[in-house]
Amino acid sequence: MTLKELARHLGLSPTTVSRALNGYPEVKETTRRRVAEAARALNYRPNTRAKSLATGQAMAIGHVIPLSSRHEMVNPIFADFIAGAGEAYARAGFDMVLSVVSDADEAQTYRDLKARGSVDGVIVHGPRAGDPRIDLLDEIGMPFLVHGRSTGTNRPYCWLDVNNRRAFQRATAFLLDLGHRRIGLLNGLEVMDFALRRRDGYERALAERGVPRDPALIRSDEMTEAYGYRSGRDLLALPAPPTAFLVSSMIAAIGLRRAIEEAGLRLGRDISVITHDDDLSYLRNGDDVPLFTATRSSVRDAGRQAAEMLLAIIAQPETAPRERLLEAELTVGQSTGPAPKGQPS
Amino acid sequence: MTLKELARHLGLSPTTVSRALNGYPEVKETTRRRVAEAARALNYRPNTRAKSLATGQAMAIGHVIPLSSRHEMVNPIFADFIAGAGEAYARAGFDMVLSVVSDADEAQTYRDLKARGSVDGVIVHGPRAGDPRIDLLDEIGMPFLVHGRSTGTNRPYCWLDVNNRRAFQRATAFLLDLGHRRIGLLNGLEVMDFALRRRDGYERALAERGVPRDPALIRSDEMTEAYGYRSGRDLLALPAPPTAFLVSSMIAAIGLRRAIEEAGLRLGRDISVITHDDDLSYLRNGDDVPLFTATRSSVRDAGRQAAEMLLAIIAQPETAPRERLLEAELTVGQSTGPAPKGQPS
DNA sequence: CTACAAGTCCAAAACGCTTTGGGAAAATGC
DNA sequence: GCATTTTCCCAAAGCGTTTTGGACTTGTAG
Repeated sequence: MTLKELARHLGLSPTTVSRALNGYPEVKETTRRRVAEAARALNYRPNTRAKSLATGQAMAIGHVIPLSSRHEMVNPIFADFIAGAGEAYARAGFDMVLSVVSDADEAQTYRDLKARGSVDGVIVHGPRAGDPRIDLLDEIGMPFLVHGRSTGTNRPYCWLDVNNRRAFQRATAFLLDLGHRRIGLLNGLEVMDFALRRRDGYERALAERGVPRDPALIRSDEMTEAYGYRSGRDLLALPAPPTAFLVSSMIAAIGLRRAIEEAGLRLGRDISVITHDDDLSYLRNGDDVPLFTATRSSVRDAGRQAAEMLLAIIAQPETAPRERLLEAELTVGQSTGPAPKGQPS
Repeated sequence: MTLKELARHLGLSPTTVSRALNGYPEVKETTRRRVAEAARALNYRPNTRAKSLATGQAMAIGHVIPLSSRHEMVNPIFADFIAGAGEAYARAGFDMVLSVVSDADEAQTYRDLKARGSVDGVIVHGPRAGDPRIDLLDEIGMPFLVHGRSTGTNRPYCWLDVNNRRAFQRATAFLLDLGHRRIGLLNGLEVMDFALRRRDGYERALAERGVPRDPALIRSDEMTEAYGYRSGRDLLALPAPPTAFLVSSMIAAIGLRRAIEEAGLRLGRDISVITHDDDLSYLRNGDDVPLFTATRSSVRDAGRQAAEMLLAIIAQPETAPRERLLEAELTVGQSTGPAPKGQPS
């Protein structure tokens, strides 16, 4: 069912039918209704390709999701982020096109997306410090929004981020208030900007209280269950083990819990743990009482908001808001408690 | 940079340039090289929309991923499945377009995809028994491949699936061999076809040995960590608790482990657990020795193969293979052991 | 040297839509 | 009742490709 066929069916010109369906004023109300009805009855949908060829709008947003080349791993938060973004796109009549791409090919992917005109804008995932993609996208004139931020980038760009520094600063302070002095940090990969900010928050909180930073207590890697387990096991085996941990993701925290229990220690009593919680749908932090004390920020919600911002930027590049900083809430669960007495300082 | 511009730049007609780039024979080898070089130099890429309008091929595959309406949850295996599929699409020059859609709108989404011509085919996720989507897609003439199967569908369709029945039958037999007689089953949602097959495998194995099936030991729900925990806690509190569990996903198994440890029991000694393991990148089943005894089948690999099959079906509808059954391997880890003595039969 | 087949290239139509530039009919102003 | 605006519709051009149907050149056979 094409426009032309529909038009012939109605005894009208394609022009009129097109205008009727797109809400232009120069068509009589009764014909508009007649057209709308016929369109519904015949299940007519304008061909996307033809439409965007004519309008120059792709009506699609690209998500280039980087594949960690080291571990061939795709970050589990993407599913939820994309679910959120998908909602916003669906409402606006946009498609979402995904490219899963290893770091090396990423620049070329953006270039292709632009040159082939397959999307109106992209969401940049997993930004690093001084991320070259921002310059690239600016250069080729592709509208974009960064999920996260990139320190060291001087030109302005649009972003939506969680206040990672503040979140980890507060979490660290919370542990310090409970009397903990040796606090392990199981951070994400520290090429990632969010991980750098979290580490900064952690170190600031320590510095504020004059607690010395011990590099032996800091780990950084991709946030898998195995990483949480291994790091926990290693740190707990130190001569002066930490009494508390700050962890960058629920998945890693679950691995850490395994290490803690395997060491015969009790979570929340012997060892305190605060994790960042992206509020993933399949990994809710407990039912009623949160299992882990956590800095929580729904990544699904972030996806929804990011998509809405990008759509607004594409629609009205001048007036749309260009930056948004979400605060994570610190929810107290069962995984934290006062530092055990008699610890070596 | 359009074809026309490139042609003018070269002093050729658009026809010739198009033919040169697409490998048609009626163009001199030297001009072909000249064109190819200029295209590379000027970073020319054919506009996807124009191309597919002209050819009638969308050069894109749709993935409609259902959003569980009850829990607003997106299954964590999608990320890995999509990563695998994305690889195959990238190689073939196809785009991947995603629609995240709640069950109610799914039929309309497929209709739209077809009517708007935005994809050449779709992958159907999360099939149920007698899934109406199969009839629908057949009816509207959209090529598709099902990830999983749908019992009770009489017309033939293309699918790729794991042998879930066999996997769970073997796993159950394995536990029976170890002397377990009360085996809990934490299944996925039993409207899903894969869950029905797993249950069938479980029950067949019990029947083969003449072990009576106890409905009190069977749970079925969306596979979250909380579900694993809750079910484990409840079943372990029964007057005659199970000595072993069969679990439908790593995430749920992790919740179960929490319940087991909280009950003061030891995984692999007091309680045996076998889980299905989708081999998710962020949730590897241990480093060297598998943590859980598991029926493993890489969902990422399934994504790759599914995509390749669908592409083949679109390219040569007659000759392409239309069905593929993957076997899960039963890998023995630390979570299983002989049934404790002195249990009530 | 002619006739015919390859070998190369091009102009124009087509894909399905939007949009520009009218044009006829109806409504309005005086 | 006539001029002018408004209302409603249409033909045709254009978006960037591919593809059809030649046309001109060159090579080859007789």
